[in-house]
Amino acid sequence: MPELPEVECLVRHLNRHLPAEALRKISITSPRHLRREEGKPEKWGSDLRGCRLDRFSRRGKFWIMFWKPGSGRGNHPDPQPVVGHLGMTGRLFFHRERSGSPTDGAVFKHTAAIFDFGSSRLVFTDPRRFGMLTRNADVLKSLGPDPMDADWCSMTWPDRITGSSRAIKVTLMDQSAVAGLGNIYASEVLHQAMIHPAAACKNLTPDDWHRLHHCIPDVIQKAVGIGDSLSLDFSGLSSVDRLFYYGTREGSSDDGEVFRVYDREGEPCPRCGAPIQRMIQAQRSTFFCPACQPLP
DNA sequence: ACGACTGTTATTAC
DNA sequence: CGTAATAACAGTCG
Ligand SMILES: [Zn+2]
Repeated sequence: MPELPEVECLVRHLNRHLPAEALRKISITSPRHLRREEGKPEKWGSDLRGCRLDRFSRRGKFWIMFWKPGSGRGNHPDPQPVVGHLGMTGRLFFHRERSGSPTDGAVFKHTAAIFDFGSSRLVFTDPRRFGMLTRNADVLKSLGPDPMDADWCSMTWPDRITGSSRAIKVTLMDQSAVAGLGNIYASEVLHQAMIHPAAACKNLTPDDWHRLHHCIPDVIQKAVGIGDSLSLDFSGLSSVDRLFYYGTREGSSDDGEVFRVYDREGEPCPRCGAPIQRMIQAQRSTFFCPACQPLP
């Protein structure tokens, strides 16, 4: 589940393990992931070879790499961005060769791209192939405000959102409305804000919008804090996956983190005890408490 | 074995 | 324009 919190924790982790070496080679093993790219895949190698990976950043669910030219004073004086998205099942991790270790010379399944630094590789795997990779940073332009940005506080809900006939849960998952919320955290936010997921946006009160504005970063930042405190497996290779689904029961028993409503159909609401209900909205499961999330 | 279900989002149709 | 359905995939689980 790469929603905003997982991507944020991933980016923080990767920034702690940046390779000092320059890029030797890029292998684009899934051309499909470049479907939002304009240039040819071959150009990636010529433009980025010899560059150093300066840092990772994030916007919504997108992660962004910045590449600095190597000593050779290349054609690109400014850091070049490479933007990626993990889709549903994408993973991104550094793999270091260690002779004698079980993963020495490992070949990974479902790779989308591999960045080779010599003594380590940055591996992007994605079985379902919903993810993407591009040097076209314009893909970020359609994103709405990010709940972890400093300017979130000054954001006001635009008329096209407050006047919309869509259900609020569907709108919260619209990346042009809010960048970073996905199917899990949309349900979690609405439970905390005590708003029915099927409520039409245009029927929400100013106080509803105010609570949403407050609850979205609250839920997100708590999740980031928890994810950052765990020792996570970013590769998804171990049996217990500690990044994706770090909020569910597995791996949470001793960490105290659990989603309050997501995937909890029939269980008592942690706030009022009523059974959590499941419904389908926009072909996705929604979980909510019918007692403390009333329709307006 | 089979069908339900899964963390997303372009694209298409109205 | 805004809204909704669908397709693009491969895996897991009961
Ligand atoms: Zn409740």
